[in-house]
Amino acid sequence: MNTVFEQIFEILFDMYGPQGWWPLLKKQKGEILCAYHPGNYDLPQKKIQIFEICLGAILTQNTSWQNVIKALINLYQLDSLRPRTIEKMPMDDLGQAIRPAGYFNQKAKKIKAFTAFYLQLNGKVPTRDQLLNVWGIGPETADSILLYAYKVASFVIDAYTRRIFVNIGLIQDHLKYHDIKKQFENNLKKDIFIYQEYHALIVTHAKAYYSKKDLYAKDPLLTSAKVNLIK
DNA sequence: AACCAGGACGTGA
DNA sequence: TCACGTCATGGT
Repeated sequence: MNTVFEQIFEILFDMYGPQGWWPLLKKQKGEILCAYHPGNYDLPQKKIQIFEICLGAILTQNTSWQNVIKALINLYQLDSLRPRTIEKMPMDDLGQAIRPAGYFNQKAKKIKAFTAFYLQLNGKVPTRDQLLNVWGIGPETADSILLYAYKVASFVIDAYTRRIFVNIGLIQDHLKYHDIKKQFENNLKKDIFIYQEYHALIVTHAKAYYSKKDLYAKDPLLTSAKVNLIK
């Protein structure tokens, strides 16, 4: 028997299809753009893409992805989407480059701190605790880095996840990050494909039904036969 | 013109 | 532990 969490995954996957996370910069006809890669689970390929995902995870903290893209492209244009360059980049320059992503003073510090940590890793896969000990990396950013940059099955919880699953009555509002994370992980197969797509699907679904309060009640998950059956 | 974005940290109680 | 203020740009 499938768990409710598995059933909701299938409903969302049927609704939206593969999401192709984490989006990566790519050159196309001399233009730099940021693209999803639905159905391709072999990314990131290069070490530089791992680093790019880590910076994106920091830059997108409480910030729309469109603003993050501008910051990433700025860094790329400056040939600064690389750890060695960022390491010796003046804080002011770094801050100006990532300015469109907001909180640019804090995020410049966070990126500096992460870059030092990343270089010291020397290519090894970081543990979750190691990531959490880096200034500026909290639980969601750590899990995003693990799941999308390093393909470690660590489920990502964000504000959307809480909003959706409280609304459909599957989690209580007072639960903290770790508790919600365990709810998902205890009810899902430990599978990179599922973890990656599930979080991405949650974000896509939330953008459609949870941007404004008056939309919450129109979430199709509320009227889904399968969900109501289990509840 | 408020309100919110794929959060995290510092502070005081 | 926990609620609350702060950080900041850009789109709706």
